[in-house]
Amino acid sequence: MKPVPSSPRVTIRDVANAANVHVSTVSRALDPSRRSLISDEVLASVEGAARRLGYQPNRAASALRTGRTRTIGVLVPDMTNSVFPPILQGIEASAAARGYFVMVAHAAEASIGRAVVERMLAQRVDGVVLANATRDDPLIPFLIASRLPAVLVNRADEAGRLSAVVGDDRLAMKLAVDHLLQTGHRRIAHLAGPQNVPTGVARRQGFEQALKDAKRKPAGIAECAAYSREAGAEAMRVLLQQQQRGARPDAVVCSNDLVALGAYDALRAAGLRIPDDVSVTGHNDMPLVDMVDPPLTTIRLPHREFGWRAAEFLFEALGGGEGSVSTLVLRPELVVRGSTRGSAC
Amino acid sequence: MKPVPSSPRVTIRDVANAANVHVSTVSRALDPSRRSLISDEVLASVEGAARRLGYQPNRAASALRTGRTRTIGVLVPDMTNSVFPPILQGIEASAAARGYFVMVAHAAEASIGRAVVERMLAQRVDGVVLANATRDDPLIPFLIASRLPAVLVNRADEAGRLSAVVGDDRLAMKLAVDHLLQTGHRRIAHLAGPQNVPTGVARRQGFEQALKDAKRKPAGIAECAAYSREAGAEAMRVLLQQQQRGARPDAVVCSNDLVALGAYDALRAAGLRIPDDVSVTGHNDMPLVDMVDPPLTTIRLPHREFGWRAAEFLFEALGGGEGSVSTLVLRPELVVRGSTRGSAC
DNA sequence: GTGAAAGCGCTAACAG
DNA sequence: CTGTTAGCGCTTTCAC
Repeated sequence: MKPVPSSPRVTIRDVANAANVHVSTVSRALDPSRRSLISDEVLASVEGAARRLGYQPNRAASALRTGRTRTIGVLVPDMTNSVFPPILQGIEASAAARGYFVMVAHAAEASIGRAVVERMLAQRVDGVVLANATRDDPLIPFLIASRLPAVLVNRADEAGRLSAVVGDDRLAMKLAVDHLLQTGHRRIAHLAGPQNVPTGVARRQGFEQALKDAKRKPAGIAECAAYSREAGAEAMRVLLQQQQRGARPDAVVCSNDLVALGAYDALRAAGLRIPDDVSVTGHNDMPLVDMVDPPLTTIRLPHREFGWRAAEFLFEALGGGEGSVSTLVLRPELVVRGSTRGSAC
Repeated sequence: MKPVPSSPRVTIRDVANAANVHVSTVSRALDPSRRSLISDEVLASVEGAARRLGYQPNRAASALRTGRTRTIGVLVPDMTNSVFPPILQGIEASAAARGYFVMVAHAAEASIGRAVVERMLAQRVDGVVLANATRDDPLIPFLIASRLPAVLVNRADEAGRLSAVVGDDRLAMKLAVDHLLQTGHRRIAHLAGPQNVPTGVARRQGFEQALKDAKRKPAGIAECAAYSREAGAEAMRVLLQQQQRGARPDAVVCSNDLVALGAYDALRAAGLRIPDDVSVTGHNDMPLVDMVDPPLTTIRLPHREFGWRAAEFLFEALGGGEGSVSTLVLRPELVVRGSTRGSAC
């Protein structure tokens, strides 16, 4: 009958006994929002007793009673992708400031994501931040149906069903393209990200629009199978093969830093120099891309801010706020380094 | 009296009604370790009802009853330091496989760590993994006193009070030093990590021992204020200043990749070439150090394995295992690249 | 301003 | 094998 106590912890009842009051009084005294109902003397004695005994309210009990665990879930596809750690940091900072905890789970594939969300539902997280939504992610209707408050980060929901925090992909591409045009590049190609993720599509469209604005045509577009170095190298090879002799691009705008570094590999293998023969730009400004050879010109985004803004959206929703569904678009910044010709001079 | 249900969820009682059995029967049927006590017919009907209703056991209730939340905490100093994401990934993979969740919290300073652990205690995590212990970390006695199962990762407890998973820092330094000696380096210096963290001390000792084994003396040792690029650059400058004219080191073994990259900066600023004038080695094999100029010779560690081994230690302890306190030392591997002379040829 | 009492959803002893 | 029963520690009506 008696459950094994994980350790003999002090409960609200112990505090009540020590302070010679009823447990409900202790409960009130220790809740900032109801503290005012308590007389000063009683308040002081309860607080004293609590401190003296080292009382820590049992959140599991409070969760059972109130239905809120003060915990939010975060789904990331891959922590070793360097955009996610700062996002997580931002989310966690925001959560910690409110006394919430963050449960992180990896969900590389959508199929796993479903199972993870189900476990999170069982764990009764108060909400989730999804950092890995694909286009038309089946997780989104599932989250909505289960009425679990959710916010997307880094990838928007095109159908506008959930709030999201994202970078301005079109502007990012325009910054890159305009920089290349201004530095005399004329044959600009694009290594697009996977077209099943929103950023892959948006950046590609941004690239095409930026060239159209300048009344030019792309010198080629190749789609990467993933946001990875290998996929970038492969796509670059495809592009080089398509554009034999003379028609070779003099610049390639990459959808992502890893893709750009893959392009480095393929260009080198083809005997081409960067930026003398071909300029390259990336996207994300990952750590150390300023130390590669040549230092990568890229787009910087405030990833940490992505995280805490997303968490703020979520907490707004948790606070019962109407919190209309909204997408926050954060501004990218071009960081010019040595991988684009005409800029190092 | 009635708590607001976060949403009108289906409880074990609903399943019991649907299957025409008692709740305790449902509880048993749904627990793998007690399923065997149930007849096949009843089992089938309970499982059918549970599936049909979309039943998810409320972990908060189970946590209150059993005292176990199926949740472990992880404290990291800084997720943007690239050693931690793979460690977290390893921990999370191990936890997920057991149906546990991972709460991540950042605790850059020990003072914050204390507060975080107190919140985790309130949240009733079943155990914690500390990825940020300093030497004589006050958190360690605190964890022991609070009887919260804990395991260290990446940094050992020199007093041997808690289990830990670490790399073999002495061997790592020996691999680096021996490689340099074999490739003809004679004046080998060390940029040591901060001496208040265990790895800083161990790597420094390993460096000194490796040279002693070869009957040589260090060409200089400078301590970095932190494991950062700036601190590495600063320490390198100090080293260069100490060893003016002729006595300059021909190789510098760095306690960490970031420190090594800082050394790159300072060496370049001093007009020295890598590796022609000075060879440099790092430690950790961070992403992209193979792409910097020149590619960094460094020590690779199985960080993901650090994580899941640490988690395994923790789950062993949670399983009530005697789990004697033990330190698992994982083997480092030298990765030779272009930053060490004589190796590229 | 404080106490009494009920119950969140689950598990575990005990009885049959 | 299954049902009964008693709480885990907290919050929240309802009284006074």
